[in-house]
Amino acid sequence: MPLMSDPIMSANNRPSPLSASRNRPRVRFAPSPTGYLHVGGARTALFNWLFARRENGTLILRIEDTDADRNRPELVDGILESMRWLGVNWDEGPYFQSQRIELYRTAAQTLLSSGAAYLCYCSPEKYAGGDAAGESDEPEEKSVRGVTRCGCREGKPSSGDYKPAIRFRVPLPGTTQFEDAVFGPREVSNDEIEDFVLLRSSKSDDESSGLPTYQMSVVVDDIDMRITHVIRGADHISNTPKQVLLYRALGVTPPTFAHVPLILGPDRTRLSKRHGATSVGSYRDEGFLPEAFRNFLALLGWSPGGDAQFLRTSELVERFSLEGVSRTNAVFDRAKLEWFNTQYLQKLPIEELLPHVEETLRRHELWRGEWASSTGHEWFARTVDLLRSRVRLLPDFATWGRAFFTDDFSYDPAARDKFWKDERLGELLAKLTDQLEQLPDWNHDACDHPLRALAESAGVKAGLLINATRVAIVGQAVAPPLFDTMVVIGKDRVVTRLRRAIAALAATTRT
RNA sequence: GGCGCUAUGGUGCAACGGUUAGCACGUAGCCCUUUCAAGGCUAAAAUGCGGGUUCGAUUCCCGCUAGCGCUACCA
Repeated sequence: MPLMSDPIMSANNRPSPLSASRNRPRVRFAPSPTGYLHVGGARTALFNWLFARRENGTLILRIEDTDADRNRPELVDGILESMRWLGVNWDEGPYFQSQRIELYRTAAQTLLSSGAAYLCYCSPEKYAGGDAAGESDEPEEKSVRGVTRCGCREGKPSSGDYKPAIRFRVPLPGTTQFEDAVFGPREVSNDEIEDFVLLRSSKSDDESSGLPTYQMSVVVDDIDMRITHVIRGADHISNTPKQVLLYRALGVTPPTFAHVPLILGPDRTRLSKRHGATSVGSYRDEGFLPEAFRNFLALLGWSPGGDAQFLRTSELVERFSLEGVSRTNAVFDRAKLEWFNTQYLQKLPIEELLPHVEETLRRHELWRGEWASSTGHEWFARTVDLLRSRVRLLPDFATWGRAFFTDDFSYDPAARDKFWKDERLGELLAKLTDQLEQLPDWNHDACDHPLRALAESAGVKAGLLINATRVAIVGQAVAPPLFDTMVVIGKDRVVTRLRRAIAALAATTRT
């Protein structure tokens, strides 16, 4: 891995003489550990991943941790974990920019010697305030465009107690252009681009002294890592000309840029905490299936062209292309995400769904090892299959579906109130229980017939008994069709539960 | 303030000069029905505004408006 190679040298080696790597794109995802992985970042990661897989390329993971103040190293693991959950696996890295500082300093020195950059002695406050350079005797130049240039650019440094910053000398006059794979050709006049900082200044004791800024570290790293396509959020599009200038100053042809639109909250402002859950981890915790989340995310700002939208990951990979990326910001629609989840819950081959359910049950301490055995597995699969169309989120298997996996459940008061009203119920259920107990066979119809016959002879609607029995054996008003439920739960347990319910029923009618 | 980007139903997308403007989510209703889902059917709902170009504009151009982004020694 060409980790610490000289950026200039590796740049000059392009295009690679190795034919094997000639048409293999190299892309990267470069989060900064200032928070969890949010859905915007996840979508960017996903697009990079889809592109890399589709084009048979390489995805590199790079941690952009050059901001000493906001950087929180303990967050890195969470980001990696979220990416793994999402199924976005990377081929190289993670690299940490904080461990590559020398590379940026070297590049900055190169730019300094070539005259492409200069030392700036202005304090950040003065520069920003338009009072650039020196003790106010240096005239700042604030152009009509609102771009500040200080005297340092012309080699009129004033000394101070600052270690100078290194600024890029934007070539004037001139224009900078680049081609964006999504937004098309872009061009900006250089006099609109300020002389941005490459390496930070500092007071003598400042930790951030000599640390690179974003513009510097991305470009140097993207060159060093031989990135061919920069796929990132559209919030970076305005900064791209600066980076293009840097590439040129470093003697390197810029990569292809592809800016993808932003993800907004329902109020059309940038998605943030106040919109509720924005971290990938929170969706995992809520019980979304990663593939459903991926499918949903992929369609935010990208379309395969036609009306298709239920696309499994392999299909996303097959169809992904930068051409399909939209230019308009997209609103994150949770309702649609939930719909995708229910779709996957229902349509996934059962064997793919089972591991997720197993994990959920383990987390709720409902998992039993016997379900891993071949006979137990068959029952488990059947039960999950029965429940799946009614489940919205994974934890529903353990909460709403609890009675299917353990005898330790209670009656939902609302269900009881609704379906245990008739006074004859105790008597009827007792009869039913006796009949069920006598059944030689235990299957859907064997359960169905005696119940309906009993209802008819008692002159009540079958629904009355059906609903009451459902509450008796699963404690809920909402459950799969009764006779399927009875089959899955098994004769002995059904009988036991019915007897328990009859007792409960008697207790309630007494009071 | 400056610079830029964007603009199809409430939401995500399709239609890349000619369609009754399509699909999906959501919403409403109906069907199915044993609760709740699922499923099926139906309905309401969109080309921001104003100018051009063209035989013909959702589509191309200009202006306006709105939203968003950038304008940091944050990324």
